[in-house]
Amino acid sequence: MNEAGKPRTTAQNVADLAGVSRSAVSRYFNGGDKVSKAKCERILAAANQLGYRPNAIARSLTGHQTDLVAIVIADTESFQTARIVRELYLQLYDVGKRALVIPVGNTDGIDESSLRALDYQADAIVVIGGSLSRGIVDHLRAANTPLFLLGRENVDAEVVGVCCDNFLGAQMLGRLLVRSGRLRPTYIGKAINTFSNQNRRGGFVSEIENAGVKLYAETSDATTFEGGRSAAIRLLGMPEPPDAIFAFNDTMALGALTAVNEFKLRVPDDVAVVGFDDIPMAGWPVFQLTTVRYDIKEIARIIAHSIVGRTDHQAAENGNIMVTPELVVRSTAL
Amino acid sequence: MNEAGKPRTTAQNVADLAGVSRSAVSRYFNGGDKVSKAKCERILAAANQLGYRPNAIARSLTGHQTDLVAIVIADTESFQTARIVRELYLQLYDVGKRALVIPVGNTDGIDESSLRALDYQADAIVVIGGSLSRGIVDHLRAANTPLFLLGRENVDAEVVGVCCDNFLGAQMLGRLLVRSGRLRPTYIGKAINTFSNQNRRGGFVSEIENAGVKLYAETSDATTFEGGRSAAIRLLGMPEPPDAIFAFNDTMALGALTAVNEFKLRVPDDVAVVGFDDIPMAGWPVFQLTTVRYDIKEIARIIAHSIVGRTDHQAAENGNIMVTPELVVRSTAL
DNA sequence: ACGATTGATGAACGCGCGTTCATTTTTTTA
DNA sequence: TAAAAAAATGAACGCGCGTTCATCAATCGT
Repeated sequence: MNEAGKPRTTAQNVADLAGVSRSAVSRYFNGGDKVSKAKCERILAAANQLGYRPNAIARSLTGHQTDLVAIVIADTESFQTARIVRELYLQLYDVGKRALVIPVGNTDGIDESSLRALDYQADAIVVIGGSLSRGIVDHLRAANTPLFLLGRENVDAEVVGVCCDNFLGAQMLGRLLVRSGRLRPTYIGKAINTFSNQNRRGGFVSEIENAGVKLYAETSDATTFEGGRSAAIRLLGMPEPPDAIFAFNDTMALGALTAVNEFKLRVPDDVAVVGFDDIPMAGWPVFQLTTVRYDIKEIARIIAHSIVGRTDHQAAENGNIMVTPELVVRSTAL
Repeated sequence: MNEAGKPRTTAQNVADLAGVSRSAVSRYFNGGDKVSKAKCERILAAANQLGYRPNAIARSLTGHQTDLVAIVIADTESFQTARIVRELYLQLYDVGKRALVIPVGNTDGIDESSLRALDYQADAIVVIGGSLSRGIVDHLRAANTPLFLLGRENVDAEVVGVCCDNFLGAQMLGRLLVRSGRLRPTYIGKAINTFSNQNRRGGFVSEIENAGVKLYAETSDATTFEGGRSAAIRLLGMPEPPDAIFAFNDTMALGALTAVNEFKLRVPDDVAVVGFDDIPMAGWPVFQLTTVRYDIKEIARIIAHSIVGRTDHQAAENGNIMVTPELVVRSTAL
């Protein structure tokens, strides 16, 4: 964009105006040590007059620290992803890092997007909702760039997996349902069987089977409101409809809840509906969705602090960070 | 992060391995002109073996193009903001730019955040939901950095304002309401009277007054679901309640809709409810909110293309970009 | 009053890259 | 086959900065 543009004001300009060496200006902006009071004032005055700001790009060239953290987003559509991204860039900002957002395009895969992050010498890379191939992980390690996989357990000793305990959360929901006497619980999953889908389904099934109840039916669909709705319609259309539906996430659960209403079935009397994530809409009066919450702000905080080396949490003990979920009982399942 | 880390592989490493000069490597990665076939192959082989990727940071130092575009987010809470941010980083990615997300912190103001964007030599800055002080605008112009104000009209010849025609959209809603015979229309606004709030209220009032109907009452609150709900409760608690509610945005409108239901009033018979933005939830069966839509993907596309110089749209004709909104009639107002 | 210690100062280097420029090699033309 | 044009090549420079290092002035101790 700097086509015919005047160059930005540089430290040399400040030095010239203040009548000192560029070295002095540089020192002034890095602690001010070894610079006499008199010079400091003249430098400050000159810098203000010229509106000088150190060039972070040039600085990072020697400093080996860009203060950039790449956020590679595989699932850009998900509402929960958007929430997490927000928490991340907020927390990163607070620890002095800047978020470089890199979506996984249709053409580029997740590996390619991660490499683009490396091009900018990101201090760390956070991948949301996806995994990297072995080769890229090696590449990142060679470049000495910490890698966080959000929503995945670590598959590699070099990467830090960060997620909530999906298995446990799903168990909580399963227990709630069987305790209230549900005998035909069903599951609505993701179309592609990701790590989180496996664990949520797994925890749910394991818990209800412990109580002697078998998964009555299951189906999968897009992780959207419409996906959840149409999946629920399939389940509710069975000769003997289910008396409980656990959807992979809240967005799908709200869609399922809508389908239940369309079938003129009472919630939770005829059929209970539960989800996962506790997105804001789940708490809205019209829905009052029973779900599982995990602290996304805490997750973002752990990652941000871990990146700057402040590991006050016992983060990455075994290379993994696991957040404990919490059951949120509302009125769609008691 | 590169504490005890091996340095990343550089063009010099590739050159050494391939037995050519570093200049040749550089040329190879920039078009491959002026490099013989034989050398090309050896360079490619060496680069692959070492996993070399050009350092975008160093490249930008001379090239005067970082390919970074800063997105300064003033209102991080808004759902619509999150949607716009998503469209932006997607469109930016497609034109070869990377999104540097900079929230406006509690401590730092919007000016300070914008300056941080400048530190990274961003090719352009997009500010969402806020305005910059005169001094900063001058600063940006001096640095030759294009500035887009999303959701604002341009207050300055140097900045490009990008927004939907709030006034027109609100007029559409006003017309719809008076045509259906509403006589006590009300407005729920933002607590702080921003540009968009002025125009939405203004367009609405102007249209209904043209039809001989006065604004019956108005109040304001936080631009959240709860804010909309409590604001509506105040309006509905009047001795003679309103027969129509226009909320600043959909999130508030859905809160208002909830309040109306809590008052056991019928929608739209007793009271109509309309919003603005057409967020996904507005279309959900339980709500069926009548609202106004504008194409956020188109907005993002215009900005992205404008940044790379492909101004196929008549963007920035008078320095402004205005998108035409569209009435979406559902069941909360017919 | 004089050597020794401390503090301030600016020239010089390197970060990784794109690009210019003079030099060398290859190809083309007469 | 010799001369002219074209292509290829690597050394050198600059981008803006942090940092080292040798130099020089000021303060200290005795």
